[in-house]
Amino acid sequence: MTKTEEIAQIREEFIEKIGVIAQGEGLPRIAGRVLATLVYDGQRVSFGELANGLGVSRGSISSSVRLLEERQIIKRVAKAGDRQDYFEVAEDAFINLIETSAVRARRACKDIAGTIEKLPQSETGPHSRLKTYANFYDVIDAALVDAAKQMRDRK
Amino acid sequence: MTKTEEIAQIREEFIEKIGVIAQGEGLPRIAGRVLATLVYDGQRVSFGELANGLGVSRGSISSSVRLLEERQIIKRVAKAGDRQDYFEVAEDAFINLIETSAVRARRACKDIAGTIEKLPQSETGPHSRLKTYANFYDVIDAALVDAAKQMRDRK
DNA sequence: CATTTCGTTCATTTTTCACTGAACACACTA
DNA sequence: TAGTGTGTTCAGTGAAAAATGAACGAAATG
Repeated sequence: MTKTEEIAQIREEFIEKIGVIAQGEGLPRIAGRVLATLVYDGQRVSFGELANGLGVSRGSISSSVRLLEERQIIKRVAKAGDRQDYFEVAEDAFINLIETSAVRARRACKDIAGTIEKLPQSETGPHSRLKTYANFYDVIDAALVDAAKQMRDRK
Repeated sequence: MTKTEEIAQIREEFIEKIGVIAQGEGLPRIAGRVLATLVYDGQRVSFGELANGLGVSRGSISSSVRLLEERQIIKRVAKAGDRQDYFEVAEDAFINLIETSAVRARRACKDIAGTIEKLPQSETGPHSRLKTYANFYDVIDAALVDAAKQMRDRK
């Protein structure tokens, strides 16, 4: 195996690996592989290259990049003299990745708070236990916000 | 609607709500509902009560409680004079909940580190970008560990 | 204008995974 | 010992999500 082939295989493994990790985080596997491709390559990659390179339909690429764009994890860019869309990792990709998780924790916290409010004063037991539960999500939220801040400072 | 009925409904809504939240975190919905039941009730609940109360098969309860036990989120306890298994929220439930997420982030970080190691020295671009990526998971890991510590201190 | 190239959409297929429920092992009980 | 209650296992089911690919509209090209 030539050195070039070897590197290509390492790249491939990395992309697949991130695909699996993404799946574990509730993202479609292809979205993870798209992100991994962009991270690894470090420069704009065309729509067609993504479809061919990952061996998936253009429809799949379309929906994956839409998801990643919405979350501001990747961005669509142009290339002079090429009609194709190109993509690259967004500026604050990792920060936004964390932010998404933080938002979810915040939402869970609010959800529980909503139940607590509805609860009659008499229900002291459930009240205090749900409070602990809500606090749990609040702590996670704060930790993630802090993590995002750290990522931001690191730049 | 009587006050008792009203409270029962709030309890029900809470349990369903947590089921959905759990789903969003990659847990089976029933597991979330089991946990919510134990949190709300605040005392040991029997295997049969869980199955009847949630309206699901005993097989589902069995696998859900196994999952939650493995992660030390709930624990199985006995009740004198009753052959049934009882369950209650584990001591460090929330801490262990966070710990599970931290472990996943740690694993992702190690995974990427594995790829970095395989990468030839020549590949400076991918090397530095993967490093940033690995660092991202490392920051999350640290933030979650910190959150766990906070939960611990709060006791 | 006709043709080609794009990316999106959406009906359909595929896959995945929670959940079911029957069969089972085990332990009490009468 | 037969009978009952209890939890686990696992093959099968069903529903939700992911992925496909054909059809389509838009835009560039000749």
